[in-house]
Amino acid sequence: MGIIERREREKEDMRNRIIDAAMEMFTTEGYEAASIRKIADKIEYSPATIYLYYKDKDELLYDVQAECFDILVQHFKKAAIAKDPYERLQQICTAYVKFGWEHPEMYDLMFTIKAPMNKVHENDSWKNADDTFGFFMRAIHECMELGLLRFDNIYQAALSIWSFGHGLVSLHNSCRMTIMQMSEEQLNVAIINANENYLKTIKK
Amino acid sequence: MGIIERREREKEDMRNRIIDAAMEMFTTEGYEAASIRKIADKIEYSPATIYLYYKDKDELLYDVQAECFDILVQHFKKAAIAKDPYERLQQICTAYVKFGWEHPEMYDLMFTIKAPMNKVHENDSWKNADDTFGFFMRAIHECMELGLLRFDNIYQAALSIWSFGHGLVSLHNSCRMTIMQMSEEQLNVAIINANENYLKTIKK
Amino acid sequence: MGIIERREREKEDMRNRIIDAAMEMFTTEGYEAASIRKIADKIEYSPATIYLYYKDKDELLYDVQAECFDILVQHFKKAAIAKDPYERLQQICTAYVKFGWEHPEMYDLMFTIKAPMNKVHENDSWKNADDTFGFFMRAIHECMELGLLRFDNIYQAALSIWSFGHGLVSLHNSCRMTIMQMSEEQLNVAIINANENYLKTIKK
Amino acid sequence: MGIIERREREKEDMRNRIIDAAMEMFTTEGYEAASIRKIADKIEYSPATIYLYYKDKDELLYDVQAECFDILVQHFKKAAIAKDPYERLQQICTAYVKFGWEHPEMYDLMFTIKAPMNKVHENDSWKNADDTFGFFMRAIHECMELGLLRFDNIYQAALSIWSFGHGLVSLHNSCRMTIMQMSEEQLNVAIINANENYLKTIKK
DNA sequence: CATGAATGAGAGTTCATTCAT
DNA sequence: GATGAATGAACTCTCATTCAT
Repeated sequence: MGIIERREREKEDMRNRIIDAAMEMFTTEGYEAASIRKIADKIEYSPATIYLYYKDKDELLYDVQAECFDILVQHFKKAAIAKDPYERLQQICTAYVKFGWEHPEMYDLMFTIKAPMNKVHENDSWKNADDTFGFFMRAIHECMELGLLRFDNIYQAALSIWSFGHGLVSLHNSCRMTIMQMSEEQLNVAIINANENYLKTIKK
Repeated sequence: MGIIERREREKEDMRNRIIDAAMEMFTTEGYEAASIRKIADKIEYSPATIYLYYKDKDELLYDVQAECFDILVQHFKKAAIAKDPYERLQQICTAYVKFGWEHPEMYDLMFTIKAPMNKVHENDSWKNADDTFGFFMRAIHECMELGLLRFDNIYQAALSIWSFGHGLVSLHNSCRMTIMQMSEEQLNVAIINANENYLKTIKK
Repeated sequence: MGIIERREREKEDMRNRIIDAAMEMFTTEGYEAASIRKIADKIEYSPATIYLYYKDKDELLYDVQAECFDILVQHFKKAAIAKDPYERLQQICTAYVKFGWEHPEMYDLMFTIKAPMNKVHENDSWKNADDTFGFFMRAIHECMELGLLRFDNIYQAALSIWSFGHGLVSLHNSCRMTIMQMSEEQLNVAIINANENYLKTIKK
Repeated sequence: MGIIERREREKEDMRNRIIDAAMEMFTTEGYEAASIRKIADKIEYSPATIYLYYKDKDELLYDVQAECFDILVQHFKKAAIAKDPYERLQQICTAYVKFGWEHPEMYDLMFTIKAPMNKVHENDSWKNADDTFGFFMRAIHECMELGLLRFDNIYQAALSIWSFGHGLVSLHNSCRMTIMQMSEEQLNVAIINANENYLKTIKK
């Protein structure tokens, strides 16, 4: 039994090392640079070894994504300290936008790139996002229970609030806001304003 | 004169053929499949020929993107028929979301993928989007003049409305809404609702 | 008759423009960059036009080489001002080494690259070099007539002196003198010394 | 241990096969023909395989150059059998010129083409040439110690003697000696004479 | 005279992945 | 469990040259 457990632990360790290397690749050199070979090089294993732990690149990406969600949910928890549920929701949303702005590569992997979602199609469930999404949902739920939001149900609320935040981050990170002809500084302000303003708008 | 014009026309024709081939590649096989070679194959020309019309892949992508925007703005014009500015804005937003939903590959090229924006970085101006964005802005402007929207200025309004719509489309198309555990049908309804609801929310 | 002459002149003008463009390409961006297309671009003609004046790239290179020799012989004439034949020879040799050092791209085209010599193989005569070589030979001839050099005949002398100078320039420009572990400054001195010393050595 | 050694050997074998193929390409079809693809074809491997052994073309060229130097130094050793240092130097120089004449493609790779020197620029040291150059230097050193040469220091001597030999070979191989209007036979004689004569000239 | 249009051939390089050992 | 070796399939892009007009 001890042996099996140790084996399991070692296997987990190795997976973590792979994930960490992949993550570092992502965040420092960008998504494009994250080839299996380079990740393997970084941890000084052979590319073939990675395939002992992941059947293909998509599966690896999926686990890296999991790590990203862990980080995001921690940001949420750190930020969401207010007692008032509505304020807490505000804090979460602000943390979300800030995270997306500050970690564009991670954000892409979590919310834009298609590859890591292939695994989800097979399983029909996106485990990676469960905790983070759950945290977000609970915050909304509490607001709704106190009748603080102008929504009919919490899914409608979640869908809307998330979309708004994601829209801000995504358009910004993909440089589409160039069309607005603003400086980065102005954009920064505008986005924060938009976010704050939106949350006020949906308040009952 | 006739000769020059004909030449001009033929050149334009060729560019169109290239763009069409590239577009078809995109929409049928996805962004990844759109290599210069395959596009050239499709129109039965050599890859080198493409480089007579486009100095590199980014420039081609940029022109394909232009085509996409032409299509979108036409959708806008077809949809925005109401006399009331606010209603017209509603029609535009609905058209936007519908377009994004129905043409995910085009949508990606326009609003997600980074490559075609390289040309924008050089020029510091995103010509492709000007008309479409202008159309959108005018609609908002008219609403604002009549004091129909709860925004301080039109840029704040545009940023917000666009982000909301983009968030909906983008999260849906990138399969991130799986987390909601809804069927496609339910999602469809929820998104339409969210959109309508949002527009009501921002109405003064 | 006037017409034919004018045509001839115009043709010559065009060739000169081509040559000048090619030369500029060479000397500013290096041999690699000198493609027919880029040369054509520079004078704002089509690549096909160049083929009206030159049957292939080698022929063009040959004419560019001619231009280089014109320049070199002018350097010779400017340098070779001493009355004493031996001193004059010294001046020529020094000018040669200096020219090679200062215009490595031209020098390569004249004395290293094989392409422009293909035309010579056909004709069995290297017209381009005639004047320059003639100038060099006359200087040697005058020395030999006065019995100033330790050689049996002028060809032997020319072969030797030229080889020595070319060796210095060629090894330097192709970075082979790295093996000497000297700084550029030291090398400069060493090469000048070697050259001077050699010329003293062959003096009777 | 045996396994590791065998692996090491096999790896070495493979590198040798690649080098040999590259070398053959050079010597039979010229420098231009030596593309990674063709080399791979020749040994019936995929181009990608080459990149397992060499990170880029320059590195491969560098190793091929090493092989060439191995051959040259062997020629030196075979030739330099005289007891008298000066005679030995003569033998080396003659061997050098003969080698250059008989293996023009190898010679180019060693002393003319720029590509393989890129690696040298990175490292600031031209390992390939060390042995050969060292052999040459020792011969000069021994001459100098006995006061046999008319040079102030051995670097000046090496620079000069090498340049002279290189000039002869290089001008000949690049067909520049056409200007002399001699037959190959005559040239052969003239070059040998020039070489012998030069060595006499520098003798004290 | 000049060229616009086109191309075949080819370059170096990278990738995800497999499999015998 | 780990890997060394290998690869097929791509990729973008450049070149000298031709030919109908």
